[in-house]
Amino acid sequence: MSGAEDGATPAASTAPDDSAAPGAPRAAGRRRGRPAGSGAERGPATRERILETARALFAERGYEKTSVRAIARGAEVDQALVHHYFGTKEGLFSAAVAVTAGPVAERIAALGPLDPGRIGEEFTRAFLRVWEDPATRTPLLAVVRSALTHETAARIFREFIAGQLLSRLAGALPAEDAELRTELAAAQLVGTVLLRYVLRIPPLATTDPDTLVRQLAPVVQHHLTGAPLPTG
Amino acid sequence: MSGAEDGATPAASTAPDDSAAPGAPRAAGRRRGRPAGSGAERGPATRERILETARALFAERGYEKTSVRAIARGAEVDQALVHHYFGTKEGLFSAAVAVTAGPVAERIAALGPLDPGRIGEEFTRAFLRVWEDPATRTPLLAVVRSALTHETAARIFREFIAGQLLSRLAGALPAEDAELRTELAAAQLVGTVLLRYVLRIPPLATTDPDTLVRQLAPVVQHHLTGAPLPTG
DNA sequence: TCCAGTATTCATCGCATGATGAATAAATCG
DNA sequence: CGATTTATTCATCATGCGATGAATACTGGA
Repeated sequence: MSGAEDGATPAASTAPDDSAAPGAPRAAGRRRGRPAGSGAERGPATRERILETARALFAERGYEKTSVRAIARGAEVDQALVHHYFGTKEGLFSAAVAVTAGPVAERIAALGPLDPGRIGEEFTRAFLRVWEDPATRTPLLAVVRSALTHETAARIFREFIAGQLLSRLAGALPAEDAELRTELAAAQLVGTVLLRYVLRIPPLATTDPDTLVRQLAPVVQHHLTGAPLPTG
Repeated sequence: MSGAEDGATPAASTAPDDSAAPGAPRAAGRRRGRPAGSGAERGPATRERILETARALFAERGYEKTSVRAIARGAEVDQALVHHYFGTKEGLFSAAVAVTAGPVAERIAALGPLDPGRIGEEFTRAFLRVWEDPATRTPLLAVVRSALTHETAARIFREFIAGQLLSRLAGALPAEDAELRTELAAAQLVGTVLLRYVLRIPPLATTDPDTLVRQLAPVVQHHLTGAPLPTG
């Protein structure tokens, strides 16, 4: 609720949480049993729809405020089907954000040999690109929104910072306090993400990505390598 | 759970959530009715205990995961007493974190005439001081922990950034994009707080404040005024 | 001394939630 | 064809939650 525009995720276009006519059947009036034409390639459609809805809702409201029922409603299936596929709410969350770790880590790995002179800009740009792309933003938002209160989300977050950033970036840097510097750079970027994508506070929330990179890259570079910043 | 060391808040020393013997009375076996000796100065003691417990639990688990019942248990009172004093859970939260806005704003106001040449260091130092002091940290943590999922907390957070920082700091700066610069500086500090005090990821979480100020102040200064950073 | 106010517990309601087990219908495989 | 597996809904449970209203016991003022 209260959110401005909504992402680009098809199902659950803001608020599948309405009361759904008491006494009425759970799902969208569909008949019991396996539906006709659910074989082979059309198979994972429903499951995928549930995952997508879950991602959207977790991203919008965070773990605790998102109910399994709301997800089922948004995906237009019975609540029991969600449990059938994913076991527990926790399992659903893990499955929904599992898509996060892989692609993000890949994009970081794809940065290449990490030229120390341009590492600030390269990393800042790669970071913002994942957040600007709605497909990757949604699961990331789900993790971040939940990270302060839900242990699994917090773990994913921590492992990303510690595992991916600190080990990979700091490993490529010479200085003795490389880990601290890396984490301070991460703090700048995480803080930016928080104000821009999660809390959406203008003007940060409405600044174009290129401007952002221009402002942030030198700072990240400074944190990582101790390089001085240009005047202006 | 999972937390490392715990704050300095007296009541509710991690986990008042145990099952409390089924069938047993709600509060700590106290007798019904007004207790003897609850007049004048001893008056606000219970109420204050509830608030303190609430702060501690909200700070530790966030709004949604903290139940009124757990707070009552931690403060060793009946749940109904909490409602008696604060009406709703929402009201309790507001009362618990009301202590935040005032002191923080005062400390920012107390920064004085804001010498543009030292604004980065002064502000960074003031910011960290509030977070290092356990008395002010607890309610701040309660707000931040809840800010991503709870509307009231988000509002407080937003109003702090927009109302206090952007209007006051940006107002003292000349540049045209002063608001964006201020928000980027805020992003650096907020991100630091998140990794250090909320998620507690080392080495940031264990670095001494002076070192932090040394690393952060020039960056904040750069964001705010465009000043170049020293080599190193 | 009575009475209003206040601090406190007890008992209970209604609701939403996560989860489970059984029923049903189609797909798939032998 | 018949058996098994898979996709789906229905009905239901137990739990924990926020909230309310009444009962009780003390304080303080008229």
